[in-house]
Amino acid sequence: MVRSDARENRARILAAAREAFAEDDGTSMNRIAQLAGVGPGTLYRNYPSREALILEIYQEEIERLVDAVPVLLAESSPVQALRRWTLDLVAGMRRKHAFGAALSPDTHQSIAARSYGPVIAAITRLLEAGKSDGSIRADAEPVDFLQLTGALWRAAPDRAEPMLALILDGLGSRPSS
Amino acid sequence: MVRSDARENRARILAAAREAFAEDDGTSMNRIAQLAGVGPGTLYRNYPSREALILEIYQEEIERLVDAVPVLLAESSPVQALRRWTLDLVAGMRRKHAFGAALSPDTHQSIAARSYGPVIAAITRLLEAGKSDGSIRADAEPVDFLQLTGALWRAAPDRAEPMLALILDGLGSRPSS
DNA sequence: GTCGACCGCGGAGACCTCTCCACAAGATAC
DNA sequence: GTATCTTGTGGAGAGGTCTCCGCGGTCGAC
Repeated sequence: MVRSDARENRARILAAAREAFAEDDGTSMNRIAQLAGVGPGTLYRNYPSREALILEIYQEEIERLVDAVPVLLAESSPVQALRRWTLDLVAGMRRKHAFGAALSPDTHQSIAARSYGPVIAAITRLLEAGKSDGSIRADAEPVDFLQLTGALWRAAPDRAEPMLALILDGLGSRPSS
Repeated sequence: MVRSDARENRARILAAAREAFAEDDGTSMNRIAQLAGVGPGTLYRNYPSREALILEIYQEEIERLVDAVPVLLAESSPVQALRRWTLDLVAGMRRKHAFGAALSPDTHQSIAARSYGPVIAAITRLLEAGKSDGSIRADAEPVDFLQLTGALWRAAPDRAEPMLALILDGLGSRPSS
């Protein structure tokens, strides 16, 4: 049985976090706990790390992104779709810096199943589309691609597009070594 | 005039930091200050951030890397040289995690002139070699390449090589969009 | 030597992340 | 309604980063 006050607390934390992150992307966990009127212990029991909390908050953003895939694939060639999708993802990461950080480093395997999984699935679908019409090399790996995406996000804004172009060219050519 | 005790302190800090980082890559700044027998204030006045300190420590590593460039270029084709050099860099970053972190994110422009500059110069030289014999596209940007390198470092060890291969293929192909 | 002027010191302290556990407050059984 | 069991609480605290500033040690002038 889930205790009723527990569920309530969780909701309050989420609300507080949403508000806090909206006005300052770098809010401290402390502050969120305080805003939510709970102790740090409670905050951390619900979300064992800052990333976990952030990913929960940006869940909708992720769903939006994932849902866009079929549309893009219907409208453009696989490579174009991948380009547009990736630029969208990077823009999202950039808009909310915390989101980029959470989706990038080592968060992976462990916590992020709910967000990381779908994102990888989306990339997989895009890559598959390209593989089956031959416009993307067969050995392309979704996880690698996401990792490279992290570099785009970290780079200066005006470099994201050229860097992505380079990566896409790399994905297009047949393996050389 | 530089006060004598100041210079001495700086030396002690560096020695302590080298030792501390050697035995634990994640040592706290606190601990280093303590080891060096100075207050945190002094530590931070000399090295305004953790990255600054790390870059100072791994200066030799960087020099080694930079010096290897001409040798590699003499031995192999530009693309091969670039591949070997980059794998070496990534290995270094991985060996000393802190080093990778310091060379990657936003540290750039500001602090890292002494380390960042030479690394970019090395990459520039490698890319130029490839551009002049036509094996690397003319619009390749050293800074972009270093950024992508960060992704290699963050990725799982066994993915670095395939990812690099993909990037190199991208660098080889002529711009498509 | 002696004496200011001033540079650099280092610790106190503000604020952070994250853990641990004595205790309080729901849920359940009767 | 009461007793009991269980789940979750929240704050104290360990350890971190980084800043600020009163005070003491150094250096150049004499």
